Amino acid sequence: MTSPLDLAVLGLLTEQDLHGYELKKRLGELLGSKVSTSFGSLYPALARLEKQGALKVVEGRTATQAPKPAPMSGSLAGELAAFRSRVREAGLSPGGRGRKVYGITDIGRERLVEALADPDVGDDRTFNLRVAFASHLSAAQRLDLFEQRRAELIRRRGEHARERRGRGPLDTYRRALLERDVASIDSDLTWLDGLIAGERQLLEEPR
Amino acid sequence: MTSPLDLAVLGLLTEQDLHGYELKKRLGELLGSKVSTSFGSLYPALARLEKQGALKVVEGRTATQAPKPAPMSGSLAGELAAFRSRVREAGLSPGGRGRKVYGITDIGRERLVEALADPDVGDDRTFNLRVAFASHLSAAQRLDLFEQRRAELIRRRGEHARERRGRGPLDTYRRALLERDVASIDSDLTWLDGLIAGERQLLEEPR
DNA sequence: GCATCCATGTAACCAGTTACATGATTTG
DNA sequence: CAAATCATGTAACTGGTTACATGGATGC
Repeated sequence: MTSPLDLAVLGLLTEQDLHGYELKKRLGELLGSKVSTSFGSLYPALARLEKQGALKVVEGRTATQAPKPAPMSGSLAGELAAFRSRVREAGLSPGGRGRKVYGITDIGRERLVEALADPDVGDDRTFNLRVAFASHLSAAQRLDLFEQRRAELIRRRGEHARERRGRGPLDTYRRALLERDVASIDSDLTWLDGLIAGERQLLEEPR
Repeated sequence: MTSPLDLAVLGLLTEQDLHGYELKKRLGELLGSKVSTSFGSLYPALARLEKQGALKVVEGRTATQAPKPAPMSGSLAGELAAFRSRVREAGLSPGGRGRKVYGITDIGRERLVEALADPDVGDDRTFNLRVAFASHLSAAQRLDLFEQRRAELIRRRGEHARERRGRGPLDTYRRALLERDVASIDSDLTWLDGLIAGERQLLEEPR
């Protein structure tokens, strides 16, 4: 229901109010330069989330003060000056044609936790995002998340093993690929076990 | 230019003639149950590749013997029987409403090697596919492929390192994520070095 | 004063998925 | 004979990218 992009936006905005352009940069850092989102999907996503009440505009041009769709009336310069003063009033030092700083709402916070804890498997990217924002969950919820992931990885590992003794002996490169996959899954499992142990400890002695 | 799906199809059909349904199963094994393609993209891709001359129908219903778009004329049963006999003539034991077995053409083989050796970086999935079909390349081409990949991984590793000392100290989970990423890249590099060493050996003593 | 970065947004396009339509073969 | 599986295809929808349009601020 909640797309990875929405999840990332909600997560980042829970930590700090940001405008779209900055958000995109953070997204790039969070997910690596690959899979970084383009403006063409980010801005519509922000608009959608705002309409749903998960975000609100905190600073800069607000929805009701949107720039005119260009009526091209006489007092163009006058209107522009008024707009600029409005922007300046809003507390913007520098910045483009009125930047919109978004903040999260209570609804947004709910959506985030819901999406983070949601047991629908989702892809690897989604799992990474969930870990990135895991601090917004309870230790019990995190434990759940990690153990689900663990089960998923075990499942995949079995799939690979079954594949090896599939139809006939494998090509050198195909075998190399398969071995790397298994090794990578095993390393992920070890990593996960560390996280799981950490959460268990938190649960046993919350101090 | 050549999509990952095209690449996979060309690769599999170089090794063996297959029909769409079977191809999908192989694709699933090759790429893991995740990212397995749906029929809705496979069949159009096959049609496209056939039109481009990279594939040809080897068995079963041919393009000129396509089923009628339903003229609903009188002798329906007769036509159906004729169609079935045509199918049977083509050497099909069992199978659905005339399955189309595809084979690769010389053009297709060219396309494959071109796509495999093409130095455009492409995503991880594409790299995996290139390795899976690496046996269709020369040792020198493979070496090239692996070393390009190596450079790309080194670049990513640097990105991650730079990120760690970005804005302020990291959240526990974000740090765990980052460490896992670096560990996984390092392990991939070791793996790659093994492949690279193998190719170098082939080049030195081709026997 | 020109290039470059900041900043937001829209529109056209594209690749993929899901759902639908169709029908044959096999198996319990 | 019903259900599952094999087999091919189309159509509608979806989520994303690229390209475009716009314009302020900064630095050389």
